[in-house]
Amino acid sequence: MPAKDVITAQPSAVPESDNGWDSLLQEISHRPKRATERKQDRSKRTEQQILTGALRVFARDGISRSRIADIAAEAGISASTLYEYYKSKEDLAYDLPLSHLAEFFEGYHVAAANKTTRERMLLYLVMSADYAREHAEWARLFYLEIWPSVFVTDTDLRHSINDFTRVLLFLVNEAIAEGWIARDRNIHETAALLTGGINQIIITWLLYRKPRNLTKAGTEMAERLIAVLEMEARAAR
Amino acid sequence: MPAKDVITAQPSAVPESDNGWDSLLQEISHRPKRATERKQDRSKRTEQQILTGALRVFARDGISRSRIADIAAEAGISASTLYEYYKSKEDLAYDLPLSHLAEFFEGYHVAAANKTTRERMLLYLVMSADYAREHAEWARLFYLEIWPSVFVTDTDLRHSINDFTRVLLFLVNEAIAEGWIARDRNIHETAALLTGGINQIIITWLLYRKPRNLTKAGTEMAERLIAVLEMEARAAR
DNA sequence: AATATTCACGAAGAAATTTCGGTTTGAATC
DNA sequence: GATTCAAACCGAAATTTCTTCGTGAATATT
Repeated sequence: MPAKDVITAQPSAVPESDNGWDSLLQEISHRPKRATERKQDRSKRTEQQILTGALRVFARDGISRSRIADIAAEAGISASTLYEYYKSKEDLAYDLPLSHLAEFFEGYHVAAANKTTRERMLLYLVMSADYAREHAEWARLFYLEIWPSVFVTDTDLRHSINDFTRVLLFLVNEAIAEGWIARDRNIHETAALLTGGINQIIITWLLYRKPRNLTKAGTEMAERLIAVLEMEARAAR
Repeated sequence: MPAKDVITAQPSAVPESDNGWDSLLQEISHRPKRATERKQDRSKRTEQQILTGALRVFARDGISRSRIADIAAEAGISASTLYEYYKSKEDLAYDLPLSHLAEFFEGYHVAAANKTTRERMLLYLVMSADYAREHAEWARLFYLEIWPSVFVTDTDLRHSINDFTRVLLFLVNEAIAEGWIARDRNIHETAALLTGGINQIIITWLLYRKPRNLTKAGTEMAERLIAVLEMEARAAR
């Protein structure tokens, strides 16, 4: 196992120039949310009511079983009015996760400032699990229906989903440069290991409410994942 | 980190009595497939045609977008006839994966005979990925639509899905007894790590056809996962 | 206050699922 | 091989849900 220039490694230093980090997070958390801009105040309220109602109904019944009529009722409007806002049920379902995702990335960007790469990676995984716990309805929709959907293509949403991996890939690359993740392993595989591990915990919690304490379980898994990658790197030297 | 009786560990021995292994696999691969038993030969053929047609249509359009009429046409029958076999579209969608799952478990049971626990675990992960590659339509339906579905509850299918984890848990317990997985880690967490890692690879392949060679990627990931667990165990000694 | 624009809704239309009654087909029995 | 009966099948109608459209009400603008 070759280890050419581990000499330049700086395991626990805060990246100086943040080469690309801020611009990446910037780009990701400012993806266009919605093209349409509502004119009247009433309308903005309605828009919000639709989003809230839809989230509840979708999370409860699943996208496929949810009825437009139910969502409209929940939002306190008529079914036909909903079509002034979204051109179809699917359109609504796929738009819903976006605002939350942006919020997550923004929160993460702030929380990750002035941290080492390792801390950032840990925080990313932990915050993912914790955000799912705090926004269980959203998480149910996102992790169980949207993420795996083959049909979310060429949209802002697919970009946002890919962003999740992009951040992780960035951190993996940094970690390799710093020398605490083995460079002889495929970076996508490493990212898949991290994403897979944490998502599995989240999904199991969403489906069965087990383990009870998602935050604790997520933290444990995150720490374990990173520890394991560090071991690999040490072994590869 | 305590390591009480690692003395009795037998890292690479074939389990003698197979305490529970065979009966577990036996049970899992013989879950009741269908309650209804068709009387006529013609009917059995039709049943098969429905399953084949449905798989193709579901994999292409997704459950929600698929139309009964299309499936019926694909199967060469009228839409109303389909209701003699399944009481709804959902019912059909959720019944589809069962036969394949049983087939997978049977194949695995045979392939895993006379192997060490470590080999069995590796084989399980590798075969999962490979089965998905060989049965891509089925895998698309299973991993992207059925598995994450909250609504598969209290059915044979939910049992079968849980079986996937049960096998893994069994192997993890064996490995702990043999001493090559750390006993101070939560077994469910360890299973989640394994499942999550391999599933992430499969899902990414299903969504993006990347990495190109799923068998190779699955094998690499499986080997890495197990190697990493072994490292953990060594470190815990 | 008059006017224009945005927003909301009920009713009608469209599309898909599901049920029903009657006909055809297959297999067992004589 | 004819008879009989249940199983399998289908077309048409009913039902459910999604979506469009025309019109009127609410809001903002002048």
